[in-house]
Amino acid sequence: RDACRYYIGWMNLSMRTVVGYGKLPPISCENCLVAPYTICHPTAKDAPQEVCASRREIRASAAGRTLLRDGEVPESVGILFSGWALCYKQSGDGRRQIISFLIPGDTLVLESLHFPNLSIPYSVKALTALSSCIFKTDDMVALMGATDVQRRELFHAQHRYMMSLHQRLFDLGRRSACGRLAQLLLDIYNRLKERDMVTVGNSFDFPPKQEHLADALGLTTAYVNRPLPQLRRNSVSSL
Amino acid sequence: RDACRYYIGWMNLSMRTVVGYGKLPPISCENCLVAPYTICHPTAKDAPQEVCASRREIRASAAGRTLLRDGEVPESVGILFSGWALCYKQSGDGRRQIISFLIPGDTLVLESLHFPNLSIPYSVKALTALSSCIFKTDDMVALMGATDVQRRELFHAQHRYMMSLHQRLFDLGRRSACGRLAQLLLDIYNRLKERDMVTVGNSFDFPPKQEHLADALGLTTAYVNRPLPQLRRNSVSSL
DNA sequence: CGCGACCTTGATGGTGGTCAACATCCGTGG
DNA sequence: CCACGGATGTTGACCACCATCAAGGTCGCG
Repeated sequence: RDACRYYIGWMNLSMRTVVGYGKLPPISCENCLVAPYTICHPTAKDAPQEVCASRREIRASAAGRTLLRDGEVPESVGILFSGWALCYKQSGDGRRQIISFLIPGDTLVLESLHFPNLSIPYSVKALTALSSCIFKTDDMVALMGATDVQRRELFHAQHRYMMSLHQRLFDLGRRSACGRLAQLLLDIYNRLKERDMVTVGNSFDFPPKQEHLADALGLTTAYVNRPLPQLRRNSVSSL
Repeated sequence: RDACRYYIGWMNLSMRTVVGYGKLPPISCENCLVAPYTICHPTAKDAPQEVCASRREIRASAAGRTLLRDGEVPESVGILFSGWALCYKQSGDGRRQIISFLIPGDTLVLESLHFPNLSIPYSVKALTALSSCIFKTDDMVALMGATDVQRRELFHAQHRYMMSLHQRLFDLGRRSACGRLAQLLLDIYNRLKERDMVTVGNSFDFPPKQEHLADALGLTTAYVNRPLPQLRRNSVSSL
């Protein structure tokens, strides 16, 4: 039962599919454990009832379901409560590039808050079973503009996303397989850590399959394994 | 004198450094040939004097000069009038990834209009001698918000940039050297064409060196040459 | 027990990296 | 006008990294 478990440096990722994925959020945002890590945490803290009030739906999606298709104009915004999702682009012949992994607390889709009526540049699909709180885009935009702290929070979130996009461009262009893998794992680790989803021993659930890692890193499934032993042993220089 | 001239498919790029780079824009936006292709073209068309009025400076920069450094907060916005610039990220050990090439009419830097007080995620440097119209960021933001068409134009420009970033992510991760090269050249061709910078015979000036192409495509200088003959011959399938 | 999903590992080959030699172009200065 | 030197483009030889294919292993599940 300890297989499918990686010890990479000091990280300890469990690749089991955990039963908890997809469990539903509470009715009230007041007690929501994820709320402090979402885009609307300032409002959720000061006036949680406002957030709940504009929520339209609590939606559960099965693993593998496509939530948004490249080029569509999303008509609603979701806040991921439980489970993972992934953003990707796919070409006609099946090649897929994963842009980013979304974890609980992330917004689905951040772009639509800035470009409410424009198409999104990637598809979104549920990696595991997941649940999310759904808002009408306009309502969420209004919520975001209501207070100064909230507006600033949105800006910073969008800015962080921009930074990470440019970083990923650098990684894909100028890093070896090993470096890209380390970078991706570290990034996910940090984001999970921020959200209290890393338990003692630096261990955390990690639902992506090697197939997903490969598509995120611009590699092939089989090759993802090669750099792993090296990473497992110790920290590596010149990634 | 026809060397340093590529015929790639139907494209005809001249890699000479052209003397015209860096020539200064007119004092009045009314007669500016580039204005129709800039971010502020709606205002420049309806009320050109407003644009000129808020311009602070006409600035010329020598080739190779660094205009903005990764992580800085830009205090002004420029509209590129003549010459090329490039946006890139660089790591401590010298590896460089070019994010995008900026051509006349492009905004320098588009991000700062959306995140006026936040740092930019890349450095910007003059690829050729160049000249640009400089505005205080706040003034430009105000100009952008003045009319509906202008606001929409800004949104669409930012949206286009987002789309192209995601596209480049896919290209770097999932395309061969040949495909990436073709994609980049086509992209530049289209942008130049839009701006009337392609003359008869599909020929245009192309100041980037192979070094720049390599850094943009995630390749090495020497290897950029390999796919060229293949592209020259004809259009290629399965890029 | 058997099956399917996934991870692991080996063998082999191609794409692209690295290094070096050479060609070409262009500006500079004699 | 020519000689020289530096920057850049071109090409070859060789090798490393990663892709591809295939076989086998492990785990969870019915």
